[in-house]
Amino acid sequence: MTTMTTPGTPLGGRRRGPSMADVAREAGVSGQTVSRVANGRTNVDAETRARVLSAMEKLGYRPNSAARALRTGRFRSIGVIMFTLSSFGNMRTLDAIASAAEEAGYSLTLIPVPHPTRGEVSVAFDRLADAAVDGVIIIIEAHLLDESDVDLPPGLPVVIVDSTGHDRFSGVDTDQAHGARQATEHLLGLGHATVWHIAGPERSYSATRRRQSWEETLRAHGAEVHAPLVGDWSAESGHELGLRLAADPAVTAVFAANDQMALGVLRALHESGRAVPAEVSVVGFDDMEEAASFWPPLTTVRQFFHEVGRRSVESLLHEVESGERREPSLVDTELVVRESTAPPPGA
Amino acid sequence: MTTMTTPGTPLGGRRRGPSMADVAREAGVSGQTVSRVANGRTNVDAETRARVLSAMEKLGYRPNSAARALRTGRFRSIGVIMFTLSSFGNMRTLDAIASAAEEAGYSLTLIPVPHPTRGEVSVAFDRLADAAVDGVIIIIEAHLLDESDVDLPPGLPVVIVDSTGHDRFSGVDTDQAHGARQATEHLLGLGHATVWHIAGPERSYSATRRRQSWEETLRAHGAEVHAPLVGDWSAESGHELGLRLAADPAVTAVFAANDQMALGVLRALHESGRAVPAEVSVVGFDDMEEAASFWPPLTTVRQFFHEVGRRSVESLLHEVESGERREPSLVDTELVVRESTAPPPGA
DNA sequence: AGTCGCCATGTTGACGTCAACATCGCGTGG
DNA sequence: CCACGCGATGTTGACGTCAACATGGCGACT
Repeated sequence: MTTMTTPGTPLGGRRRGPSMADVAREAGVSGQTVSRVANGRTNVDAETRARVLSAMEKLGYRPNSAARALRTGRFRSIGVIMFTLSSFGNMRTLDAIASAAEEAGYSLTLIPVPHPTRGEVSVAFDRLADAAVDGVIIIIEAHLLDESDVDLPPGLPVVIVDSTGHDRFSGVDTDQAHGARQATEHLLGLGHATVWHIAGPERSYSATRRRQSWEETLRAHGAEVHAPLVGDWSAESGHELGLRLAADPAVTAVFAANDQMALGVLRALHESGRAVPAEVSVVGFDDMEEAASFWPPLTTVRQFFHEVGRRSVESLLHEVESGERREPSLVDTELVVRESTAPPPGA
Repeated sequence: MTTMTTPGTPLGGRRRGPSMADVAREAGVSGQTVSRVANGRTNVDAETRARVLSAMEKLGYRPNSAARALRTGRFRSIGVIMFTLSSFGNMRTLDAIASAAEEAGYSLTLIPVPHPTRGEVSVAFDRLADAAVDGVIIIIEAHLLDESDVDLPPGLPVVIVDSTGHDRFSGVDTDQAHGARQATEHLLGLGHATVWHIAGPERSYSATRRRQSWEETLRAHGAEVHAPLVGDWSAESGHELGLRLAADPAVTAVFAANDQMALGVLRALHESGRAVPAEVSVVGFDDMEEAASFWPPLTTVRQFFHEVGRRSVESLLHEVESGERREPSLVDTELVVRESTAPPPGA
């Protein structure tokens, strides 16, 4: 395998840019003064600063982040570990993380995990060890962390999103229980005798907490509890399960653990000729963009992904910079009532 | 502003890991030999290698990527510039880029652009200049590149995704024109006299090419061309525009430039009491996960985002490693026929 | 008037790695 | 029996930056 690289130039054909020394020479000052200007130190004479700045401009100087990182031990970068085929919610969270990181002057290093298996997660952590990050935000079900004998680089700050409280790390989570209660009570309040539930996969903590809270709410109101049907978050699974529910005339209210599955339920109900919301009411979870355009527009529990992302970065950077861990924090939810819910028939 | 940092330890409380020198001492060899083992060079005695390896293990040695990057001039990282609130398609592409990059041993640095304005894009490029990447993949409408006086670091390999051919860079794109033709001809082939179009925003090249191709196809078949309605990719805009179309009894076939807008059209049609597909047929573009669960399941043009991402990384790394630019490449599309299309009423 | 202290600036060295070159030992062929 | 070559390993220095310390000048206060 031959390359076109000349021995003297390590970069495949691309020469390195000018360094501090070049700028220093151009401006007639020492390298240290250039460093001070580049880092915005105050103890530089205004006139000198201007001269350095114009020298930088002229030469097109860019600080070398590798050298800086080597010297300071800081990378000014946050690692994010998440599943590859990520859900809509994760993407929104990632989005918010990106904005918050950028605002703080950090860049983002993505460390995808192709498959949510124990081994893959370990691999991701191995990659992480050699990655240039100051801290990590993990958006992965924490049970995988428990199972895998991952050893994160010791002392690396970690924040876990949307997972169970894990005593080794600090976390940020949506108040799943509250959201599920809002959904369930909305339906009960409309007059439905009880509420059926389509849950997310068992291994998901979010799914588990939504299911538990739904069940508790039902019991608290003395409503009958039917076994939840378990889907995999996909619209397709919601459709399958929805078909079963649609076949049972007793079903008048369904709470799906996310909007995608709710969409599948809606489709199943249409196919089975059961009117929504006249005969059956449906509530989702997430409030994805499209939910307002489902047919009928979906009543759902809104999550504030942006807030989750923002707080994650805040907690992480706090730990990176001060060494202190933040308390776990809970983000609220909000019920958004649209047109997929109504009182039960005959009410 | 006091920190807890001790003068001797640059990392806020977190000590650096062991270095090559430590491993070398432990294994009783020179640092260079450790380096050779770490980089998988062959000219190391098997027994020596084993000794070094176990010393690494024992000490928990991790190569310092900053030092390596400083020395070699390579970061083994790919930068991705994209809009913050990215579309479903971009996410899928990002996903594929992540997998491909990981496979090649590169990490991903995300450089989000909060708002698609000229200024913001420039800012992103500024950030990029000091970011530690070997090349960049840009997933942004290229017209912004033309407008903004961006100066990328000279010699930085760049690949542009889903945008017009830009002579300065190589690109990877989906064959938008072919996809739009497939959609239009499908509808025409069903017997519709013509096809109405809900286009994406004017500034989007993808939207423009889909619109042009739709128009050309119509003309090629001698069908009447009605002015396209222009949306903003959102389901909400599809709904608004769909309401107008629904009010016109002459409309029997609609081609929306993406699935979200198609979803809005579906809703508008339901609200207006026009049956799909009995009275009006609808085709989308993208084939997002949920499209199969719309009501009715949406006929749409599938894009292979994974392939787009894979090829982008391939082109970029080829340029990074060899210095040669790859030819632009086009990714195919596929028509997925579901239940939202049928012959026009009375056919 | 002398001393102290502060500000702007310069000098030195080390962060961890790896390329280039140097060295050493052993086997082979003349 | 010696020259030569090759493989394994060691030594040196430089990548670009910044912290720590050094220097030098000038004003303020005793």
